[in-house]
Amino acid sequence: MSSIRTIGRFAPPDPGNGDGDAVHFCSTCAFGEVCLPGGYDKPALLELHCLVEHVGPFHAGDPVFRNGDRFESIFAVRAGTVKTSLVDEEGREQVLGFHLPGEMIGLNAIHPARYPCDAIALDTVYLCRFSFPALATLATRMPGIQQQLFRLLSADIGKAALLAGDYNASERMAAFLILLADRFAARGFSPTRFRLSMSRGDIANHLRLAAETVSRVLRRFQDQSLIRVEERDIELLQPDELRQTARCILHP
Amino acid sequence: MSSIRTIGRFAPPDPGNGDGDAVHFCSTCAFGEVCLPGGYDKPALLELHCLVEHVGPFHAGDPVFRNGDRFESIFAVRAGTVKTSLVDEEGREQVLGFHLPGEMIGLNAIHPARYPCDAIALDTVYLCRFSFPALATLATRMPGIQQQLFRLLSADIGKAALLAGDYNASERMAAFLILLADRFAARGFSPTRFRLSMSRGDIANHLRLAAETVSRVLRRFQDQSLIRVEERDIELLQPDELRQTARCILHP
DNA sequence: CGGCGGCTTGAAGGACGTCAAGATTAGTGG
DNA sequence: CCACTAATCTTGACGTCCTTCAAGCCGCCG
Repeated sequence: MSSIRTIGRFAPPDPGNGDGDAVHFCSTCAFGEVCLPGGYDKPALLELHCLVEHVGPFHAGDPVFRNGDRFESIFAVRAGTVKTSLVDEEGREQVLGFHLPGEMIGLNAIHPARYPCDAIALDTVYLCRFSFPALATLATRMPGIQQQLFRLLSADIGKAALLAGDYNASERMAAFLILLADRFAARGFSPTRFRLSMSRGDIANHLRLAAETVSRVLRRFQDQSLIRVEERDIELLQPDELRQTARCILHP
Repeated sequence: MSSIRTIGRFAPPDPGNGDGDAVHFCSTCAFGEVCLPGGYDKPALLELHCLVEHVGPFHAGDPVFRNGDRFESIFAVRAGTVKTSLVDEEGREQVLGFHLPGEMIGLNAIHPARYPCDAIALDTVYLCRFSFPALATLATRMPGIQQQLFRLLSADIGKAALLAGDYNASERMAAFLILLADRFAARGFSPTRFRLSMSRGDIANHLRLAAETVSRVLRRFQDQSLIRVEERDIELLQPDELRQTARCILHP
């Protein structure tokens, strides 16, 4: 049996200087539609590009922002994975979500004017930082940017509710894998082979399960030849079957 | 023992013609800050008021919009309660939330451009209807409206996640009651005595519990003198104690 | 090498769901 | 005003899925 350890890892080209690959990253980004030339006049586009600041690298465990920090910016993930979570007064963590390249974080901070959660890098992370006041001002002049902001905000509503239903462990786990696969696919990565950048504990927490249950479900899926697991590398052998298991979570 | 059946019912003044009470309703509305004169020049305010359309009454069971309907407007509840829910392919309902006077519905429809859920009146409901294209256009000229839209959208993100954690039935129920009380208080209603406009089944569904469990928890709360229940009328006898029970849901 | 965190596996216990029956209310029409 | 039915709610008994607890394994890093 061949190992799958050497596949499925998307080794991100170092986006440190962020020049040569700017277009590549923007094309997979939630803001790509407005960042990339698409009907906008050059001066307006320049303004947008001016207020984008490339930040990083963050390393595993580094905070991007902390619960309670004053809100100033929203971020787009350029490379790596960011975990958002809350820690209650008793110190128990609650994982709200994982954010892949092209996805935004910080949108839920506009209203309280403070970040309402922690954002922690799970691996090596590069971000685009958008000053929100500047973005909002620009949005009054560029309807396309306003539209995109409305869309991004609207799309985030209820995203967390997907996993909130009273589903069993298999349905949750299947939905988690399929949602990940779809998000990878949307960004041009392989939807059938990928590497989980988060620990079993984080997955379990996010799905409101015990880490032991995650282990057991993954093993059951593997015994049913639905997936192949090797450490954090995942291969979806029968994605349609998984999708079927998760349909009650995914379809509504 | 005296009955509490005659108290706590907020009989809404008929807002049918919506003229004399306009200011009263707007002052409790999520859009009140921008609808009511507050630093805006008169012409701009007139434009906003022009695109607001008063609709209703809806009666219990009437749909405001249906899952899949083309998105055109967002709504503010003026009176009554609206339930938003999803029905999956097997016909099982999933209650997403309840919307009280002053709260908005339809914000999660901007992105898909279709309403992603059903909105059903639970009692006699009056709404303010805002054409979203018109509102977005106006927002490019009135930064205050844009800001308020951003805030409303942002505030809705993760609102559903509150009840998504792995909390037990008592914590969920306590949080539900306290959140309701706080929302009533914010609109000027009594936070300790109110009437549940939704059925036990809807509450249970929303909290991901069985209806029987809701009954049992309410009875336990009553036996502990935390609340007094008579049918759908609720009196919070020890709100602080309830808040304590729900703190892990409310506080983070 | 040894310690440590992450992961897996097994066994026991509990919280909630399901099923079933009865109670209470609301709605309807005579 | 009063039957009558349907719907909602309550209460009890039992079963189940998942958590908890415990132990062992593996890979990583000092």
